[in-house]
Amino acid sequence: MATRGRPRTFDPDTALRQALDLFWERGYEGTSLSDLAQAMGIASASIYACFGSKEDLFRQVMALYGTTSGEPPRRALHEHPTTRAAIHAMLRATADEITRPDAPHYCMLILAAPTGAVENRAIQEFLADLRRDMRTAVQDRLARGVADGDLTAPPAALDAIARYYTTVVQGLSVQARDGATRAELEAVITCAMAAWDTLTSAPSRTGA
Amino acid sequence: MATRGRPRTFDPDTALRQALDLFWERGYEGTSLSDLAQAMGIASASIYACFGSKEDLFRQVMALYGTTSGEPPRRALHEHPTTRAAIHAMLRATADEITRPDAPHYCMLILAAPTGAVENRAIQEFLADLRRDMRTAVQDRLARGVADGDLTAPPAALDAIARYYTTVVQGLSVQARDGATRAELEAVITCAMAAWDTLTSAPSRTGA
DNA sequence: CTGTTTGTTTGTCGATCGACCAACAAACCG
DNA sequence: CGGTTTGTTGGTCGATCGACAAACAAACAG
Repeated sequence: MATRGRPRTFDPDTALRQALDLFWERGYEGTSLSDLAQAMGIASASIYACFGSKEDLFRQVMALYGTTSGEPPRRALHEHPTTRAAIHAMLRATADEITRPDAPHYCMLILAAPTGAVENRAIQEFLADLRRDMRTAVQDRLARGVADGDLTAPPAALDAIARYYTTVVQGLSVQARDGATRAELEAVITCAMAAWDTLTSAPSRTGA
Repeated sequence: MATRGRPRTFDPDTALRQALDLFWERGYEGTSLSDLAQAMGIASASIYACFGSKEDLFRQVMALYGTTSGEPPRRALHEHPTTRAAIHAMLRATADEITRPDAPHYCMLILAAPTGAVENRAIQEFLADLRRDMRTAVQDRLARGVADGDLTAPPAALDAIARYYTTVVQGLSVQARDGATRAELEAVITCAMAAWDTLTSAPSRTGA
């Protein structure tokens, strides 16, 4: 069962990358199928044949986005020995990604479809789920820090701290979208990390 | 030059409020003129006669939004005696607004049109300008704190601190959008304020 | 009353939306 | 070679988009 029938004239990976670029620039609702077909260099019917519907295509695009742009922040979170360094590096990796000169200056996950028409609600919640996963990843890293012994904080505070740094990441995306430079984001990150010692030393009345 | 011609059968303020509710729920691109006409209880032609185009209507909606939902955070920023209390109160007022049970759980200014189709770029930049005004307002409040003598920080640090707390506000909106409760936002705010003493006491290497 | 002014209703405009079908094209199987 | 399978092209579908024009309705001026 090798290759049967007419072979594809386009590379699905390349086409997916081109779809990613367009969705990234215009968001989910702002990108039409004819725009996509033109950018991908194929007819819209080929999109349906290869990727399914517009919604299916977008989900595949987001998977690609996660393994490319999403990777540096995720890796930063995992690869640094101390929790503090991991969080700091994640913020900086995020800032790097959202100020790259060759791509829109924001995180797709956060701004591609935060609101929209009722018929696109499934996509909005799909992205919301991925964002909640972001927070879970941060929270897991904090828990690992407690296990490693380099972080001491009450379990209730871990929730708050994880949500706090996730909030900063999401705010950074809006800042970059509005024209903040890499250096300006760095200054924000420095401010955000200024809370670290207080959050991880005091008995911390950050409950909820 | 009293009332000439046929009088209006609807109240423009009420209609604008209804348009606000719909734009708030679905964003700019996700809201169609027929949706608006139905929600406002008038024909689409009456929208054009009274408010101009969809874009004009949205700008008027945002003006109303600014004087209603935008007012509590703005007032908090101005009315508290110390800078620290003002920033803290602004964050809490924001959290109050974006978790009200009778409205969508996010700030329209931030999430109604962060990205979108090319033909709507003017609206996206219109909102971006308003968001930059947010940061300017925070920065002005910090400058006032320096003048009042309750805040000591190098001028360069003021930029960073203002952008930092603006970033937190914008991140809070994404958190609320994704289901965070008022209490969870409060915990985030507590974390964000934990940086305050460090930011406003140390010589502060937050340059850029 | 008539004429003017203003607002509303109805209908429609060309364009575009996402989705898909039928016809055609190019590979492999035997 | 013919038959099968798969992909692509061009066309089309009903629905809807934002925007407006024409016709009708209700107030005032005189």
